Amino acid sequence: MNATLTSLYRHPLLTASDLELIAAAHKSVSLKKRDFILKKGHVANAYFCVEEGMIRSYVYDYAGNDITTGFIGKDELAIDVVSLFTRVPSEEYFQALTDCKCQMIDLDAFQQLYHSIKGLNEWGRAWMSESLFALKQRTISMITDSATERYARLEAQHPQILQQAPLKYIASYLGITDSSLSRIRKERCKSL
Amino acid sequence: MNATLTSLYRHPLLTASDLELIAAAHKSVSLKKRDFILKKGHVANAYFCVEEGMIRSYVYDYAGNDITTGFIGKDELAIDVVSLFTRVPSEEYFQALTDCKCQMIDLDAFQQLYHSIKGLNEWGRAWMSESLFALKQRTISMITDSATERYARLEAQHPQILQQAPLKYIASYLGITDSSLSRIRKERCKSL
DNA sequence: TTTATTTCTTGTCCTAGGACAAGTACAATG
DNA sequence: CATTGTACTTGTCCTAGGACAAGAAATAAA
Repeated sequence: MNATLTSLYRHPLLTASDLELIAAAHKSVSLKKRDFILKKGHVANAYFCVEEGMIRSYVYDYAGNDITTGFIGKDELAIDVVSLFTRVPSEEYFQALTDCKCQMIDLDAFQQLYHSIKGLNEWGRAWMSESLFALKQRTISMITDSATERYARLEAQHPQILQQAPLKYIASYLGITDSSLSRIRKERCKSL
Repeated sequence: MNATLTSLYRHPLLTASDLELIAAAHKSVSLKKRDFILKKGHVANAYFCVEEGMIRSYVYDYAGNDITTGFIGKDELAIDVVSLFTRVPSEEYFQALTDCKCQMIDLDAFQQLYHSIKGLNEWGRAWMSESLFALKQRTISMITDSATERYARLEAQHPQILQQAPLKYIASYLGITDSSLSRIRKERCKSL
């Protein structure tokens, strides 16, 4: 049984046989570094469960700066919920930051699962509310914490990101310039 | 038929008779200014549809500062999704900013509706993905926009907030101090 | 009315982090 | 091999917005 899917779809209402159905509905896909799984302006028609590698989501701000909105690593879901389920064009780009292995499922297959597996909608609700929660935490952190604190937090909570992503993307994710991040890291070293 | 509920539960899969069932499951409640509908540490067991007035959600940061996380106005939902559906203590406070009239529904009643009305889960998914989207926009705005721009955006998009909320709450919502907000508003006036 | 309490403004001074530009160190590609 | 990027660091100088403190002005409470 696929470990990534088992981890991602872990939920009290999903049985082992549900998991098999779920796994059967996913397709294994490989992505090469820089491949896009979704671009701004297109309507999403699938989502991706990351088994290996990392995907980055980003937007351009009014001044044309590339702003990283998220990093999706192992055992996480790369998805634009709004675009996929309400069939509107995405506002974001989703691009492989490294070569990746993913389990992909398209909307049709998902809808079928959704109707045949009772617990899946509870699972979906749980997943979304966790995402909402995580995003809320991030927003609060952007307001109340200094850049140094935000960096420390990221380092503590998501060390894999620091290993896989170039600093400039991490900088924009933290809401600072890459120069500032560089200086913050220099300070961090001194204090060790 | 209650206008707030009609507006809130508007969805292609919800029929007029669904709406009647939904409305019947809600209870009308009045809140007085400063009443709490949820406090940090408590598990939510209902949510509130605002008909009149405004509710504010907030947290305290590490330094004890009161940080506004959201304003919920007319025809919007005051809810801690995570707490309500996953039965964990809330991280936030939800307090009436003004006297309010609300339609309230508790978890039990909601679950019953949820199982008896087919379209309700699609509605919920749509609602959540919209919330996720709005929050994402806010996070990006915190990163890419200046305080002045964030204020201008709030003024354009949610003028009711400016009318109903004290500036200090708006300031913390925008991620600045009330002094700064005051100065921003002064500048704004000059340029008119 | 008088006294508090909260809301908002304003002043002075200071700092985190931006803008821009130059320099180093690897990788990738012809 | 030379070359063109891409990633990262560092320097100088500058500005948005914070900290703190002291008024006004408006609400509420006594």
